[in-house]
Amino acid sequence: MRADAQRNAEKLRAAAAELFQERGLQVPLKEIARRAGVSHGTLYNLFGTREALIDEVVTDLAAERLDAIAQQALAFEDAWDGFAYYIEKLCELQATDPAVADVVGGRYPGAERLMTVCGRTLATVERIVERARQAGTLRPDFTSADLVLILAANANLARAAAASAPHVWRRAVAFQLDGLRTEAARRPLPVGPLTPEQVYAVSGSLTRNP
Amino acid sequence: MRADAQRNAEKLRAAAAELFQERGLQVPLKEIARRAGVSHGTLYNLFGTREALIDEVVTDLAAERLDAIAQQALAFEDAWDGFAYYIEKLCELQATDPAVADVVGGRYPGAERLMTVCGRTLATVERIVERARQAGTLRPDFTSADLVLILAANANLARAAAASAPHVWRRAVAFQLDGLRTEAARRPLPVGPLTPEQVYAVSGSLTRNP
DNA sequence: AGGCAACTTGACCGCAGGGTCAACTTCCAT
DNA sequence: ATGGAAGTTGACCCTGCGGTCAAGTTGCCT
Repeated sequence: MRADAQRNAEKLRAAAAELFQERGLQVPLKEIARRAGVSHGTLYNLFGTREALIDEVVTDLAAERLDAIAQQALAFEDAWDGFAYYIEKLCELQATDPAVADVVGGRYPGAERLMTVCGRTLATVERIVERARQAGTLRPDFTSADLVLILAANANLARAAAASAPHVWRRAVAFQLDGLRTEAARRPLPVGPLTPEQVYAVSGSLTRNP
Repeated sequence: MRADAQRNAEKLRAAAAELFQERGLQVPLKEIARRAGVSHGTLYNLFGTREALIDEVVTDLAAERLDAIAQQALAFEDAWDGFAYYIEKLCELQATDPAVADVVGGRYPGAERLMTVCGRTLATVERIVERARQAGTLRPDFTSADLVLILAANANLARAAAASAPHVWRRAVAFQLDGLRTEAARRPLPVGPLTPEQVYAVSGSLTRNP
């Protein structure tokens, strides 16, 4: 790869990182090229697809954030505290970091590195949930698949309230967590948990893609 | 108004009602015209704006649905049961009726009749919530303004899961309701309720408009 | 029946986004 | 220093949306 192409790729990566974090992963590619100061043709030439660019620019960032909160959650002595911490932090990411929110709430099958990060995260979620359930504080009918229900809820509230009430998602999360303790469980849930395939399908359209 | 215009208006109203209920209020106007079998120019000629069409076609439908569940909710002996019924039915509407979902989750300032329906509904919500809170079953820190938090949550889950798990919203609502009982309340909520202005702003962008 | 107002039509405009490619420019190995 | 490969550019195409309007058609009153 020639030196000037290398430089352009770097400029594009930088611009993409900025815009992805400011406005989410669906930001127009031409706008990224504009901010980088190159033609959009060059962007297509160097990266080919949006997903390839995402994979290069967003993966490490998302992995860092997601792994960090997962580790901290598991470090709590109290299993419930760890669980609640994890939920809150994940929701905070959704509210404050459009790029990570889209990683969590979208599907980018072409971004291979990103997909492995998602897989790793799912496994950790399972551990956090299982630990809290076994401790007896998390209601036993809550599955790790139910996490996407919370994320679906929060994604929309965070988006809808971003301009007018940027912190109100915390209130909603508090309500939700109160409903997840063992003592809060009243009667059998009306429907069973999502299957892994359903989790995949639903979590792939949490943030608006169409 | 000439007879043929009258007929066309009727065809357009019918097509609009169908498409609004199938696909929501943002369905392309040209598609409505196509289904009605007239030129889109005629649609613009007869109705002028999307909101005018909505006002004529959707208002009565939405009013009927919303008033019905509100009345039934207030008819429950038990205040909590009425409240829970209302939440569930509202969420069911969001999940099954795209048109009503968009009425609840959007803003159509040009649709005057529709606006009065919304105002009336808000007042009834207040009564349902107040009744359940005074009965002592609904946690006292829950405000009628918090209803939009639930609706925001459900709007997105219903949309995201519509294809793959069309009933899972019931599970999420069950979790949420369990968190709203007085006994579930653990500690002060991290942020206060939305102001009326914030409710207006947030509830205006529950469903995707941009 | 005729004529005019009312109505309809579809081509057309503007916008925004994704994506392609021939012609031009720049780098760098020889 | 120079020629050819590598890279860049921006005009161009396509799609789909909202919206307008001159020209043509139709209903209805006289």
